[in-house]
Amino acid sequence: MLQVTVIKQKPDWVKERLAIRNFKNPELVDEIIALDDERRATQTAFDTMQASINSASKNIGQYMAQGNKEEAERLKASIAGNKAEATRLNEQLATIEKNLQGKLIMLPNLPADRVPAGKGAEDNVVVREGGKKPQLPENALPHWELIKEYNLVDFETGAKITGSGFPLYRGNGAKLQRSLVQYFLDYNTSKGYTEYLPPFMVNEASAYATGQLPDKEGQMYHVTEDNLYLIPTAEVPVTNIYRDVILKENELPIRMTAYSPCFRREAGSFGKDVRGLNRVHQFEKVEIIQLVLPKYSYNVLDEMVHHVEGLVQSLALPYRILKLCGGDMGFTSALTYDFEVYSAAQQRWLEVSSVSNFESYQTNRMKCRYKDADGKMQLVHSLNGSSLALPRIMACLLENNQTEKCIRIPEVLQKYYGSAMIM
RNA sequence: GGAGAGAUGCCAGAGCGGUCGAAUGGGACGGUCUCGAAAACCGUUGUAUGGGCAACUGUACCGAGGGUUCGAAUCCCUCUCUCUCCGCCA
Repeated sequence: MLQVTVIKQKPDWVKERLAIRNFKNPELVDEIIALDDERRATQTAFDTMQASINSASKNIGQYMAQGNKEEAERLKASIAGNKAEATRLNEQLATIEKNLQGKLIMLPNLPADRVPAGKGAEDNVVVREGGKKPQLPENALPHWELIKEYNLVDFETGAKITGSGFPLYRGNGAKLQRSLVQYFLDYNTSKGYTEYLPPFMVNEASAYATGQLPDKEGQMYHVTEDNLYLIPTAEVPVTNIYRDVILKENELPIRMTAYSPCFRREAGSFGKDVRGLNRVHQFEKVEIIQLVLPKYSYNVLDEMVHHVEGLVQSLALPYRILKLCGGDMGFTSALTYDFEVYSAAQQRWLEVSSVSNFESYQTNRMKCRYKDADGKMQLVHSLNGSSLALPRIMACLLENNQTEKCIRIPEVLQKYYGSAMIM
């Protein structure tokens, strides 16, 4: 979340930035400032009261030690009123703080300077395109047909076992998934990311720290019996490794990668946009996460974009990179680049990665800090990106590489898949 | 799931109603010494928040939340987690 000091120093600028992402209650900013003033005043009053009680208690102790009972009793009686007042002030303080916290977490991150204003996907800016769109024959099939033809994914049985949107990969389809996961992880670790295999459920504190709560409450699967959430991305457990951690400056940057299944309720979507593997409730993804010094975070963001770009290029897929406009960015992000690959048979772009700089938004919630050269506590910056989300990559690979009698496997993947084609 | 033990600072580990933000040891950092290093010795080694330009100072924090008390790391209750044993189990 945003730091109160920043909000208080530049309230107009904060509102201006929030407007870039179409935030609809800028009055929250003023409410937060007022509440913080109230908090300070109450804190001061409480501290004073408590100090008087503490010093009286000390004196009572001394009187007791001296055997001066009457004086001790007299003092006790004299601070009874202070005690009641201190209790009242303390409760008031707790209420104010809770209130303040509640409002603070409703503020999204501020878009970076270079974020274009805009309402939705149509206002995103194409940064660059790469790769070559294939010329497919007239009778080219969309991936949901190819999947049937080559017996790679069985949606019906997945629906029988669990429900719609839970694909059952089988045979070469399952193997292709495994090859992709392994290739992606190898690619990431070869560039200095440390591999993790995190828990696939997280507690409330973790979901809150990375910003899924309270913003995306209904989009996560919630295991109510144990009050745990199925992760929507490995970002959540992996970033939380560093919750409540104070780092040394020389421990940064921290570079992590993890494979995980991702669970998303995505209530209310249906239609042709969600056919086949385009949108599902459970999918596989490999994620990269970095914790870095603030002064480097935008360089690191560029580096991560290039990292993901290299991965997409290695798969020989046509792609484009978008800079998201304010209205389309995630709640916690300051700047996001999306990667889309071109699915030739569907003739549409599919999002396969989202690379974001969260600046100190997540780390402020998480309390992940480092000590700078002057010994002052500073918030670390966090970033993450998909490298990559599997189902749409698979959809694109199948569609773009189909031939009359087989589906060709990209060269980099062949040693993982163990063959040059799916027959 | 059953029985027991525990949770204290970067780590280990004392403290079991007042003078404890917390002994002691280790580590880390700075210094003296040295050509340099080791050893030895000296010093430093919280977090949050309030007030103050600052020096400094108030308050809170000994797993979390409640309670008893003038006063709680210390006593009571609830929860969470860890460890040991048993059961179950990939």
